[in-house]
Amino acid sequence: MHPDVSQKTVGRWSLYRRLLDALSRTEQRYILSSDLARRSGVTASQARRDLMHLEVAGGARGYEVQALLRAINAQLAPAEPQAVALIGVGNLGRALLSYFQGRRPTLQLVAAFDIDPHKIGRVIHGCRCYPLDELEAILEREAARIVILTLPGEAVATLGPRLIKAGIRAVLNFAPSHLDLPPSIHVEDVDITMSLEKAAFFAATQEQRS
Amino acid sequence: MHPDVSQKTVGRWSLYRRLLDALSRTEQRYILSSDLARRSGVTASQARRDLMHLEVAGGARGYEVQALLRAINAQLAPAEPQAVALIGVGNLGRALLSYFQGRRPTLQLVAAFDIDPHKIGRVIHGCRCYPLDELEAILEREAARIVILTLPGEAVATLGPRLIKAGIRAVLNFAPSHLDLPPSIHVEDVDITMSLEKAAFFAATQEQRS
DNA sequence: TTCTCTCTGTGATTCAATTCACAGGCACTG
DNA sequence: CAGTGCCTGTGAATTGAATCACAGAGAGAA
Repeated sequence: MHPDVSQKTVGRWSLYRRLLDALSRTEQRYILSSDLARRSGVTASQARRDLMHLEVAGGARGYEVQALLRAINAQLAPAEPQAVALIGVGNLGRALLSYFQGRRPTLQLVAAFDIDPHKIGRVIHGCRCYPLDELEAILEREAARIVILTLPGEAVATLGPRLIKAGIRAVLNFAPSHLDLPPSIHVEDVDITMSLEKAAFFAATQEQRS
Repeated sequence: MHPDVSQKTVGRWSLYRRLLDALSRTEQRYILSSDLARRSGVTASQARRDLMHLEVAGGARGYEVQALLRAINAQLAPAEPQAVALIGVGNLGRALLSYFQGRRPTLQLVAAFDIDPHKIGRVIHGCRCYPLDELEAILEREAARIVILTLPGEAVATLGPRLIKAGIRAVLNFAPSHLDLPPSIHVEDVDITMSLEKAAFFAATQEQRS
């Protein structure tokens, strides 16, 4: 695998994949970098740079949709499905369980965790809810290396060491708290309060910058 | 207001604000840039650069917590509250309504929109649901300049022109589709599928990069 | 086949963001 | 009051990402 793809490029692969997925169900056999770019909201040369890292070559008609899709999937979707667990079955957690169920077949939500005894044992959007105490045991059993955190900010602080011990490799963190994990664990922060505040700031500012 | 604050700096102000908010309810009067930085997951010099744009000066004991908090609030929280509307009352939309209700008093969720007749008229987490047809009229009436989009990807495409006509200034877009809006409208994309795929990619990659 | 046109692939360049590194200042000490 | 040590504020240097711009290649036309 290519050693030097930037995080941003990987993110855009995901954008392209979604688009190509839709295209692959149409007649269209080829797509130009300029097209792909416009429809993803990036520039053409940026799209070409991103595609450079894949092993597909474009021709004078552009890129072959199927080939491109296969190449991106080869990067983003590993051969065997990856197990994902979710910690914190609140409103947001439940919404994400429903959102992700079946969306990406190579990413399977195998377990949810909470401390609320009322939730434990229930099956929520196809995913069983376990007590947080059993986190390590069940992550181990299900071979889950990715977790989604949807708990209140304070609750996250104590979780770091447990995630390390459980052998977690990547975290998708919706909690508004900084997680201090070694750099070998990838942390993807999704801070929706921050995003809304940014939007509000730029809405209030007269002189908009792009 | 300072003309040249980068988008990323604004985002980090939001992080700092959250932290200072918590600190302001403790004994601690001062905070060092290195502390603030470590607890927000950034470097000390970056934190100092971000604070430079505010009008507060730090001393040998660091920055005064209250003063700093006031300065950041002055930037992020305008004098009069801003009205926010949400379009798409699915699982995710409902979760966000509940998430944001009362969290930031200067950002008030004043209306939700959907096409499902069953939802229209209902009050969800304190927010009334209107038919999407009435979007422009109600945004006008409520003077909402910020919208949160939580609809399925395809549904977003047609929405662009309507948002422009309605005088929207900023969009928080959870839909996995590129919104083509003029640069005078700030678009903040939150693409959770992409985030999960990025996490999965880096989880699967042996040679982790930071 | 040859000519032309358009598109890709990619060095070189520009632009933005982060980090370095240190001068200057405040707080505490004796 | 001088001395010491740590902290901020910020030019300068560095790193990283996006853009430019053009050589080279394939497609279609005649």
